[in-house]
Amino acid sequence: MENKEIARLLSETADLMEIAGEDSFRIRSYRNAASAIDGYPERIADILRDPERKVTDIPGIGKGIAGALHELAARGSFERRDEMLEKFPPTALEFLKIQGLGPKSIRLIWEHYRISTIDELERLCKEEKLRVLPRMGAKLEEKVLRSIAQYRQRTGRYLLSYAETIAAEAGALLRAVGGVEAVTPAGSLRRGRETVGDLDLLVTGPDATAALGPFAKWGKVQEVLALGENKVSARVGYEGLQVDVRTLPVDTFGAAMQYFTGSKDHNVAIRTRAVRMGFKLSEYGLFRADGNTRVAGETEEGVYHALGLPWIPPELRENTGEIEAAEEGRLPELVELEQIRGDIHMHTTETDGRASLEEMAAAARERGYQYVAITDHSKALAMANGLDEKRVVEFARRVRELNREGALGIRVFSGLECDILKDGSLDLAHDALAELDFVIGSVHSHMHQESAEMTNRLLRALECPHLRALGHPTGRLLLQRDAFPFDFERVVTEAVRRGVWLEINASPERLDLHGTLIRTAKARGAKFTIATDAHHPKHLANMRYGILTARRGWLGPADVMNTLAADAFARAIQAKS
DNA sequence: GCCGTTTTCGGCCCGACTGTTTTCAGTCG
Repeated sequence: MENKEIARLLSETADLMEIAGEDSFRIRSYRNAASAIDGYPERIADILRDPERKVTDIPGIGKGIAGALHELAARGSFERRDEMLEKFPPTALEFLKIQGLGPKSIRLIWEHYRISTIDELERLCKEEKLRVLPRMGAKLEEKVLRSIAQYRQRTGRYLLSYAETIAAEAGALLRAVGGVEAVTPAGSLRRGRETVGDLDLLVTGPDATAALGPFAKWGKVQEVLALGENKVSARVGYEGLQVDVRTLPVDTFGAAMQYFTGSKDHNVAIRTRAVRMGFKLSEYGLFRADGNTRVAGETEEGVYHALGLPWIPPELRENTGEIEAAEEGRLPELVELEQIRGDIHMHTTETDGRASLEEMAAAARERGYQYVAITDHSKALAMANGLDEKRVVEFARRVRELNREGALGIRVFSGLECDILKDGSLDLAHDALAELDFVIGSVHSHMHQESAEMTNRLLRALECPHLRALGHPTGRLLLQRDAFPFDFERVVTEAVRRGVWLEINASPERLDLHGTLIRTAKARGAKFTIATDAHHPKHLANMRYGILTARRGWLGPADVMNTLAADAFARAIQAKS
């Protein structure tokens, strides 16, 4: 069993324990253990098997959870989990995803009505049966109905990072089969969309077909939907992501890549163009409309060139002007991962990060960065042990010292992710902020404000002379929480006027701003940062998702401030209007 | 259930809002 799966089972059990109303500290222990295991560099299963090692050496894992882990390894479950599953159906966990319902309410509803599906929950609300229960009323019924509608919209899509992991695992499996040369993901994954509906893998090689059988028998496959000569379709993993594996002859690879990469809208426009030019385009190639002579198809470039266009980067293929731009030779130069010189949003154990400043700096140096900005939380995030003024001043002094000593081998900027409070003021006093090199302002609370109120709140935050960037500007959490509403263009205009940059948060759960908004902001002259918001050294690798997102927003290196070399970046953060 | 120690128990994060109450439990971040 992989660490991720173990972590999932532990945190699921914690959820059920919450519904059961168990001791909150015990529940927290399960969650802590889940998160420790999720982030652990070694396989827990290997440590359990090794008589020389003890899982209790891992912080957060004691005797109790060690027992559960051994049970898990032996039989795939553990006593407390079984006990919980006897009390509540596993579908009760789904109710936790409905905003407005917490563990207490779910327990009450379960004990009263014994319902276990979202459909039944919806019916209860419509029949006004929730309001009979203590502390529940009409407003709650309305809220739950709204949340159910939102929840339904979200199911069936997966985070880009998750799809990427599955693609990598499936790719390794397929490539191990003799006769397979290349496995290439197409579809929305290749376009870098923040969520993915299903996964298309294209397989080429002298005996690519040989890969289909082994894939269908893969341990992660839940259900084979179709297995033919050239294609296998299956639901993969616990979440049931649909994966389509297609084998292709090498000479049609380019046309197939073009076809299966999409987007649908882009393809429709490209095919229309082909027809206008006297061609016919399919996944098998570009053909002359009169005979069946093939003009292109081996490579994507060939297909685009034959249509009088330069190759169009997949991230742009949404039919939002990229074909016109290609035709007129004004496709943008897009930013690349290698151009990023530093990561400038990350947390440490001072607040809710999992590694020290030194460890984060070392990890950044290993990635080849010239600098980092350490940006822990401010005091309003009490649950994260956010920094107050005193700790901020101390931290800034410590960073100055570290840089003077040069012992870290990388330049460190002292930063802060400062909460933007309800009224738009910043969480810490100006004189403390003035000590820092780089202040990001972020909204973490009161996200349900009316649009006008939120707009004013952000505009007021921008007035702070020490604010340098807006962190995750829309507050969305992919598949979980929508962006909070505000007048984006007004805020961007003001940010540009005041020299405040907009963050492209590269965390795969956020990817905020997203492509469309980035383009809007760029058109108004905005400057951007791409940063991972890392809470663990391994999160620094998420930078690539930020790059994909920036590229979907048509950004070039000149738009992204942390493509600047260390000295230039240092000047840029000082040079605020 | 974990952890640390003034070490085998006691502490573990908490403020604000909402809707439902009429003094506060539940949810959220």
